[in-house]
Amino acid sequence: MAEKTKIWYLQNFNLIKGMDESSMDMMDQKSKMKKSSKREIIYFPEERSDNIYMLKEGKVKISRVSEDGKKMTLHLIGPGEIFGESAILGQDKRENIAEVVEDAVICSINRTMFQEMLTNNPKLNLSINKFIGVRIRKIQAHVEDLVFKDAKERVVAFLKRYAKTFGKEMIDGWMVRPFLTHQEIADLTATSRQTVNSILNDLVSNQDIKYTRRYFQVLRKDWIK
Amino acid sequence: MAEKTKIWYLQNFNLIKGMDESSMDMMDQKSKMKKSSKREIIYFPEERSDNIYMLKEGKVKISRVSEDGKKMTLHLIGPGEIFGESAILGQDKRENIAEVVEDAVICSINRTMFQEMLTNNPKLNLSINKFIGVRIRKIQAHVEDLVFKDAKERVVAFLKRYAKTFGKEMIDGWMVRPFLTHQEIADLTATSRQTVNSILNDLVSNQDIKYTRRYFQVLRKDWIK
DNA sequence: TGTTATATGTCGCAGTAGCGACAACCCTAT
DNA sequence: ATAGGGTTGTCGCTACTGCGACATATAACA
Repeated sequence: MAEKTKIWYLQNFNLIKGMDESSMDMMDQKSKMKKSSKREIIYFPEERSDNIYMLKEGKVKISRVSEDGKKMTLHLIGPGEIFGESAILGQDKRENIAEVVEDAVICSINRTMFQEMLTNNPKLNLSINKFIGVRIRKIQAHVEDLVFKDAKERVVAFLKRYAKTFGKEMIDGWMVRPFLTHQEIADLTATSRQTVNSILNDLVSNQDIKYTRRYFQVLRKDWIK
Repeated sequence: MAEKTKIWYLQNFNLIKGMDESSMDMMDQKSKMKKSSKREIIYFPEERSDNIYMLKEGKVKISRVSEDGKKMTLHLIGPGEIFGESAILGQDKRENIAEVVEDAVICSINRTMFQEMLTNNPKLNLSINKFIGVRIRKIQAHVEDLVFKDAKERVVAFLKRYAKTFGKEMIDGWMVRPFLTHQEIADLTATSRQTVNSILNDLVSNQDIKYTRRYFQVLRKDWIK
């Protein structure tokens, strides 16, 4: 891929804004860009945390499996976001699974390299801290949802976030494509497939949303606060 | 308080190990030490995140209240731990409540000051990142517990952690004092007071633990894995 | 186009745990 | 010592929701 294109991509990351030119060059030289298609696994639990990743296109799912095989999805990562940041947080081994759920373009940087850049780049450090702060707040919000909200509230809150984060805004609502399966939503909201199904259909008959396997649409702006 | 004592305290924090002498001096000069007694609030939600705190003695509870008044405790902070770290993670306002639950000695450092020290001190930065990593893993473990474990498993897991973290090891188990109220345990494990009560009494009749309002005792080493 | 796998829709049962109610108890303060 | 607030112990009801089962629909692929 042409260098020019790669740099353009890199500049889209807020993180990068704080960098000086030399780090920028280094980042450009040292990061590797790769296309990955659906279902590809970027890392597994127990694997060494050698890289930190930046997602340029597509979606990546960060999840975790319990001892008895139950699944839970922690985040859905979209374009412009970083993942695998545990590598720079003193964690030697992965605890989560990162799986591509929509064909992706991913840029990876070696942990040590990134560490070095951090050391020489106080501003980059600030940006990273901010990013980590956001990540922590998201996880805490997740805890809060699990404790305070019931199944329906959790699913609805997720759908709203999903539409706002990944959707295109339209005159009378939002449109996201493609949509997720009910099972995927269940894993994201700690509910069951059947519960998600019935909630979705409630929302449809209430004229709040509309969906097929290909798209998800929010029909009313006021539904999302 | 004598400077000597203060430094001794400060050196107990892993964080501080990575610091050079000048930062150490700065830290010593710029941090403020204060005694706080039970029920005192260190910060409220919506307050500006101006400081980062180090707990030297006592216990501090980090919690959050939902719109409809339900309480949830996020962490119990013990001696040697840092809290209020959102100040350096780009969060302007507090989202949690920090409340002293056992008479405490707390050291506070101004956010900007700390930021500056971070900038001049790559090693300190590394330590901070490690600490943040641990914090993230704890929150994620919290999520995992909520999703995968039922009420009893959550309470039991909490009690084990509580004994190991805050207790004195003994020939045949652990001893912690003082103990928490059932309501406090309920808030920590996202269960109800009554459920905690019945679980505790199950454990007592099973000879796993023993407790009064003053202490909590684990009777068998093999109970904690 | 037919075959197969995966996803969705629907029912009903059963278990977990929250919650109100109330009695008994303990600890502190005056 | 005694009153009173907070804490613990216990019961029973009820709601939420997970889960198995099975029918139907849709997509994928040969």
